[in-house]
Amino acid sequence: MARHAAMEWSDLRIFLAIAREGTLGKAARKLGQTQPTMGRRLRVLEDAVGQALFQRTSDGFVLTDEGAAVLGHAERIEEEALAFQRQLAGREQQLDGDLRLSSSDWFGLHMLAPVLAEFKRLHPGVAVELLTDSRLYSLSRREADMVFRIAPFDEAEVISRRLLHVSYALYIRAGLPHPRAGDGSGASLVTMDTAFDGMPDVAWLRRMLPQATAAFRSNNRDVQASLCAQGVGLAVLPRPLGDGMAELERVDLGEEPPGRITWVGYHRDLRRLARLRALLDLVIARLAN
Amino acid sequence: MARHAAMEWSDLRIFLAIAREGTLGKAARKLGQTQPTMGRRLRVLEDAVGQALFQRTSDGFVLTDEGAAVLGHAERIEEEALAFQRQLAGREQQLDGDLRLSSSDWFGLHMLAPVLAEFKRLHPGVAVELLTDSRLYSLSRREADMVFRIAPFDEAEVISRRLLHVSYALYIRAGLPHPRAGDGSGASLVTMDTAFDGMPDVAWLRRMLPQATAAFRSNNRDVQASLCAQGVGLAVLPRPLGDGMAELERVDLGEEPPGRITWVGYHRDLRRLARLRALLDLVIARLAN
DNA sequence: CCATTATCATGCAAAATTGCATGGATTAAT
DNA sequence: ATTAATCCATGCAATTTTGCATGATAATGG
Repeated sequence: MARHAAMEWSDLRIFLAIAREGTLGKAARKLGQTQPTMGRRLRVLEDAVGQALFQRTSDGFVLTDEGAAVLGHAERIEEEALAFQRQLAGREQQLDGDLRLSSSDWFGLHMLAPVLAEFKRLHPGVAVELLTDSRLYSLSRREADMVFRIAPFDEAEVISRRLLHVSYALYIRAGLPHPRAGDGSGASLVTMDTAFDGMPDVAWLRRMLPQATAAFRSNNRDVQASLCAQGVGLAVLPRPLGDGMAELERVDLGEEPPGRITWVGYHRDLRRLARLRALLDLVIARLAN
Repeated sequence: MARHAAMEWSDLRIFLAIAREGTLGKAARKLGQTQPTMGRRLRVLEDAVGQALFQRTSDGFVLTDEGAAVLGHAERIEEEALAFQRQLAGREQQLDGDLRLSSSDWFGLHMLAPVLAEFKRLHPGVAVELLTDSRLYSLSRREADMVFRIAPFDEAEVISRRLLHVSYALYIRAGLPHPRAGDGSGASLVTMDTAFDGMPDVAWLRRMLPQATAAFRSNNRDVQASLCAQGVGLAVLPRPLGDGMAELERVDLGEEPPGRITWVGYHRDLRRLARLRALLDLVIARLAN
């Protein structure tokens, strides 16, 4: 029945990695193996199925028609394998192991960090890892176990929970003159980078201080706060961040900037994972409002 | 991110085999490996997922709750892996390789064998294997590439084709006295075994010769024919089988026994497999009516 | 145009995996 | 009760797989 040698399912993982990365070296790094191994395993796989899966072109490995035709199967296998692992991880009842979180930078630093410190005292066996990266980590691939962000999650397999409402305020370096609402001429602004121009607080600022000029942009709220504290300009910041900085002073323009709701999400399969549950409960007790 | 060591997808195949077979030894035989390897790979898998998948009971390995919970994932992975291989096999254009067929015993011997002999002369590179087993081989699992049987296939993924109508007749050892229709007292019968009592030719026989007694039963038409030829009793046989035996004589009761339609089926994914196509064309040319 | 930096293939030694043989433990049968 | 048959675990040797180092080739950039 087996035509040649039996196909190794593990080699499908290598097939997928090469298909995605395009070269043996990158695929090897992705899987924590070496380039010669990738090349050899791929050859074994191609022998087993009796067909070339990739074309060796001058710029890397590109799928042949045959390879492209079966890519979908390999992808579905990967999904099932990930689900297999997630579902088992979700049943772990011990309070130790790893826990990987993802949030925005300021939220991680000013909101999460104190809670995580307390959590570490309560459950020293859990190794918590917090990633304040702007890229989105996948809950499905288990790149993160718990994600904090300012929009609810729409994937069906993710459990999404409203955590808290965060108020924002306009700040300036203490002692500097405050601008007038509706004007803002002469004032300079520290704002999110252009990719975030559609955000409500940016619109509010433009409306309240139409004459102000953009002095500095950053995707990092802490960087914005720091520049604001050094007198570079006005900044709309989350109050948990701004109120805690002695060098900053709140500016009242008669109308509050819009607030935001922060959501927390985790994969359905992990809902009974004891250490995730424990952290979630603590986060809710300390932060929810 | 990886909790312990990364899970090997190939170990899922071992997990499946143990779940199905119940013991390491049987699972090993199924996969062409050894019992110690099965035990060791399973341990590695359980370490990787951090959970016991089987309970070691006195009568074999039985799934724990955790193992049962993820069995479905492993099964779907297997399906995708089989589809992966089938789809690639279906693209093979060379006229060599293996081809595995399945049919009933008499059909294989009297109808298929001559065609297969011719096919072998035309395409000596193809290794044909014919299984005349009563058990049903799975086209999905590729236990067989082409199946001949007397009912159409209902799975959506199987291409089913009406091959030919086979006439049946009542036979007796040449020279022995023929029974009379509607009676049959004193006559003895050679029929299919009891599992086949619902078949049309058995009903026909009971109606035409109600007084005859069942002398011998077998699930094998060739065995029936042989006993009939030795004078044990009357038998309803496919005419391609009965007419070719000199020791047999057709008995005319004024009404023909019901015939049957033979169907040929193969998996959609293999429809472009050159060697399958070639054999199918020859079979149709020689047998279809 | 040469230097640099990628890429993949291959020889070789180290490491990991496998199979074989065996032992112990349990169940079934005589 | 004793034999026979399974089944799993483990030590050990043989095989296989892997990683490292190197070389060959091609694209890239100064």
